[in-house]
Amino acid sequence: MGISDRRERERSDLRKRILTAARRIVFKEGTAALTMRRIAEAIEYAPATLYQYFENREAIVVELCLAGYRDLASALHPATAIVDPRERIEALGRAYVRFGMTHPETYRLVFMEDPDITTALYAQGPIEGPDGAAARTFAEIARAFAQLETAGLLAPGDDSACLADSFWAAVHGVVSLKLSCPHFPATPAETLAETTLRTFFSGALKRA
Amino acid sequence: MGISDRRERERSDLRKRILTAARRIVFKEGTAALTMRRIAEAIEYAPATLYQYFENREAIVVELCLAGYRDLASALHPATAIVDPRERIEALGRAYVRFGMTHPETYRLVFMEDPDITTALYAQGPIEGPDGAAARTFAEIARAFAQLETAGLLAPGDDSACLADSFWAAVHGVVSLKLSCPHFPATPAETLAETTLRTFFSGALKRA
DNA sequence: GTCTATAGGCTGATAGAC
DNA sequence: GTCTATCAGCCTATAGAC
Repeated sequence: MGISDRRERERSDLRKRILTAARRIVFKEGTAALTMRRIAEAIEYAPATLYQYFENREAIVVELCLAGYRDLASALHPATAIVDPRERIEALGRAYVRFGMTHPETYRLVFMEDPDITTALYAQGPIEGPDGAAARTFAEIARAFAQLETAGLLAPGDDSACLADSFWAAVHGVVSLKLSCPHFPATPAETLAETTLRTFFSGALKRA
Repeated sequence: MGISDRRERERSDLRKRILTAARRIVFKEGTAALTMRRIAEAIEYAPATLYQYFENREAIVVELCLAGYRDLASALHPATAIVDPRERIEALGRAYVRFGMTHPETYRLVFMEDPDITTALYAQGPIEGPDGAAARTFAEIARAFAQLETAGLLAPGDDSACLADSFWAAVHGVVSLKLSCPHFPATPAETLAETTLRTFFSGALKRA
């Protein structure tokens, strides 16, 4: 505890304020509205100051992206406690869709923006690492399907990893379609999600 | 090279040439790269000239969007000839995913951009009208599901319109996830699509 | 560390000459 | 109809004063 500690504390304090301001802008107006000037204005500093804390705009975007993953992971977390794997998967799916619909701009940033962002994140490492929030989230879905497989409940010939990816694609489809083409599928997001969950496990056709 | 050279060449239907140039830019570099200057440069006219043919940039984007819908409709068209409704749906799904994966920027423009674009299209009318290419395409999917329903093949309690929307969301999910997060789901797009089709009709679980 | 000032770029759109 | 020239605005990023 000393002067240098305090200095560091204050320093990381401003860093956090920058990120908080950036988050708020993205949350309300989307990533396109995120400019260095806007952030600076929000925290009442000169734009040049931001460059003391972040190398450039992209570094801030990447940080926000990671935060978005963490938020998503938090939103899904309660569902991970469910014991029955199928019920767990359904709860994860519902939570996923709910998160996307209630945090549209965050969802856009993380999953619907330029692939370059995802690539940059990838290069950075932690997202893939064992502690990456994103990795943990998807691992959770994969784990549930693997459990179904272990229990011998999957249809013959189905690979649990492939099913998990397909499931993710399906719920992502519900969210992203509704976010980009809000009035297009007449069916509301929740109904869409429920139908997706049901057909995923039971199929759309009558049992033979 | 340049304006004076152009004068020697024939000029007819400049409007079409503008759109063609714009299409090419979007196709190769995405909608963000579409600027009035770039288009003007491509057709070797001054930027100001474009405003004689289009009110503003958005008018061009809307036009490109409509063209994208038409392209998609063409890509799906062969599948509409298939008699068996379930097979038709599967073929439509495969063609849809293939179109998205082979025309990523067109797909992005039409289905993953700002909702405002879709809204603008909506306001314009023809997309919804009985002759709109988009409307026809989705009507095709809905028709196939309605046929399944009429034939009494749907699981009890399922609504064909809702299933059609859900199916669309699922294939859209495959395309959009792969376009935005290319390395994320390890499963390749085609496998993802096949799994989606299979689970959609049969469910992921073993038959009881 | 924070500022002012600015370089150097891009954008959509328009006025007015020809 | 097409041009040139330009407005008015935005952006990222940096140099250098304090």
